[in-house]
Amino acid sequence: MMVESASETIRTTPSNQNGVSSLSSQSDGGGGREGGSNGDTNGEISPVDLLHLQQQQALQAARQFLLQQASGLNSPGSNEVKQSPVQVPVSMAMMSPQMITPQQMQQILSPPQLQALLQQQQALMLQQVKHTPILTHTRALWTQSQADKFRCIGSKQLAFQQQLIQMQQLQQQHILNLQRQGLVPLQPTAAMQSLQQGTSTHAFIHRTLTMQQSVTQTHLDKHACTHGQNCTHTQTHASEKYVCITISLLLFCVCLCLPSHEEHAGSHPLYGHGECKWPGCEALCEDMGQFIKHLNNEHALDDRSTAQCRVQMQVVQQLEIQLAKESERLQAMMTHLHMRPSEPKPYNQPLNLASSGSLLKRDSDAYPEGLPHPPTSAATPITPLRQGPSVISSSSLHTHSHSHTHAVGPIRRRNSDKYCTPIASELAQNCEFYKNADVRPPFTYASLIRHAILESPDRQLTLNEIYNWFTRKFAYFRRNTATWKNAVRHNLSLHKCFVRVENVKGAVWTVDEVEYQKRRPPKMTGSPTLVKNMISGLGFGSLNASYQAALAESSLSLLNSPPLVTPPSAASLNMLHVGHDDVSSTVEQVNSNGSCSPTLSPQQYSHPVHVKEEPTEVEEDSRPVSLLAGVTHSLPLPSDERDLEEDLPTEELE
DNA sequence: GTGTACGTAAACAATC
DNA sequence: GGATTGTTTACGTACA
Repeated sequence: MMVESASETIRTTPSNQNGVSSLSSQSDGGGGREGGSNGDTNGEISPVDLLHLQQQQALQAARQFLLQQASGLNSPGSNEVKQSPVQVPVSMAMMSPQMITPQQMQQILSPPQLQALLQQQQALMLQQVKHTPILTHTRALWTQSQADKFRCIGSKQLAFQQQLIQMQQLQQQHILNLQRQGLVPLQPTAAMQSLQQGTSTHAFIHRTLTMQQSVTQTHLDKHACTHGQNCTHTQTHASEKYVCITISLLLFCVCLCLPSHEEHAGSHPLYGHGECKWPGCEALCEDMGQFIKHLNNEHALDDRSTAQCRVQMQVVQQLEIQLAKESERLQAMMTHLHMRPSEPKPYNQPLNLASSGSLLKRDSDAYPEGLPHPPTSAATPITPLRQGPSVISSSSLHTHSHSHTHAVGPIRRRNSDKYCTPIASELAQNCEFYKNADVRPPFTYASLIRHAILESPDRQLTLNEIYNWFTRKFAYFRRNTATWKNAVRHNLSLHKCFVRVENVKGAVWTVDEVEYQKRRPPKMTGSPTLVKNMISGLGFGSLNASYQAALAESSLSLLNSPPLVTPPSAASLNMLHVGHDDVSSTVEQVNSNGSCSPTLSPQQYSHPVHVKEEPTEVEEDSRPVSLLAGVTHSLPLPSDERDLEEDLPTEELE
């Protein structure tokens, strides 16, 4: 009955201004009459019990409605429900019915939905209670004398406020009675607090409902404990009146509040920046009203929306799984690095936290001063960690060991870039990591650009393609685009190793290997003895940067020979290849690891090896990458190692 | 202390 | 006219 009154309120047109005054009188008088008559006439079932049951039925009906809507079933016996384009969020419908609270319902359901819900509920309840004289009588009272006055409410908000005031008064009075009788604690209830503090209507509804449930339960408990012993009429009447009004008010509040999405203007999770955030939609909506209309029209409950919602759920699920895994990995890494337990960062923050374009200084954030910096030699693991980027544990830490006292400014990663980390193997082994994690790759822009170009089939890329490669390969480069794109352009222009070639489809960038090798700073020349000592004395995992540089610069040709590098020791090979940010240095390992990097045969990468004394002139049509000239090597290669040499990276022949 | 490499920011012009 | 591309300069930092 109260449901009906509320639903009738919804169906009314807002033209009748009489509804304002009639509402308060109606609620007060009708509810009072209801409570009184109920308490006087019902001998077996307490009105409180009945109303409690009614409320539960209402909630159950709402839940059932949601489920039916979600499953595409029309509500039986409700033409209006069938006619109205009811849209129920699938996620809502997928929830366990027990999880749906009235607050959630009134927040999630759109006005048509709630209207249909209430009507369905009304029909259901009428069926269930039509043989109850009290309810029938009350319903008759309600429908005959007041329903017409509700049809047109001119000012819902004003009526609602009056209703609230009245409700507050009744509530306070009722609670005082209950407190005097020891039925409820003396501290103010949440509902009263919300009333007094003027909290939101939604919170009020929820709290009121909760409180009403509690009070009703208290009555029921008391009723059960006393085994039918009479309660005082005062208590009974007040409680029943309160409960009746509460239910009617609740439904009224829900009805009134639902259309007022203005309260949530701009805060709808699917609406932002003037457009619909529904996956794949991005429809422009000027305001919330238009958005709601769009939402109901375009994203109603159908197969498509359901599928999209399920997809989104799976996305969220996957992200949560990924988040858990990454978090676990981070913890393991920090544990391994003896990082303080308090250091882990919140989930929702990227690993690197710098806000501005200073990319590299984020490493210092990732490794605060509390972190014991590993020594630059023995303790630094060189082998890329399978669980994460090797650069995090080695190069960055190494760099940080020199720069951790500087709070700002980019951290140079010369060692990591050129000596410690082979970019190809690093990217190969941590391809997915860099794709998903907001971690800056520990390579210079130049090396990354070079890698991108050499990775391309034609070894030439347009600027935009380079951009795309960055964003495709690294999650880090999906933001601060202006900064790193500027850096890319800057590097392309600055370094002579990048050659701009006019192509039929525009300008493309290629790599001049000669120039690229030239730009590398002179490093210590290796010697067989040094290499031998390093291999035998230090072990693969303990090569420091200098040794790695030496290896890279001078002696990798020896180390790279098949007897020393066998497939099971691919990681060791990486270690031996340290000192390269060179794509070609470890492409074999890249491919053998089955990484996501494009498969480039060693021949592709190393074919320039054959051209040892080629002039450095850069032809217009030639690919500068094929130019490798003037490279001297301190270790003369035996003639029979030429085949081996062909498999070597270009840098290894320096 | 100096030179080099690197990253970042910015201005500017040419081109799309 | 705005966006993109390309060049150049300047500055600060890290490192050898």
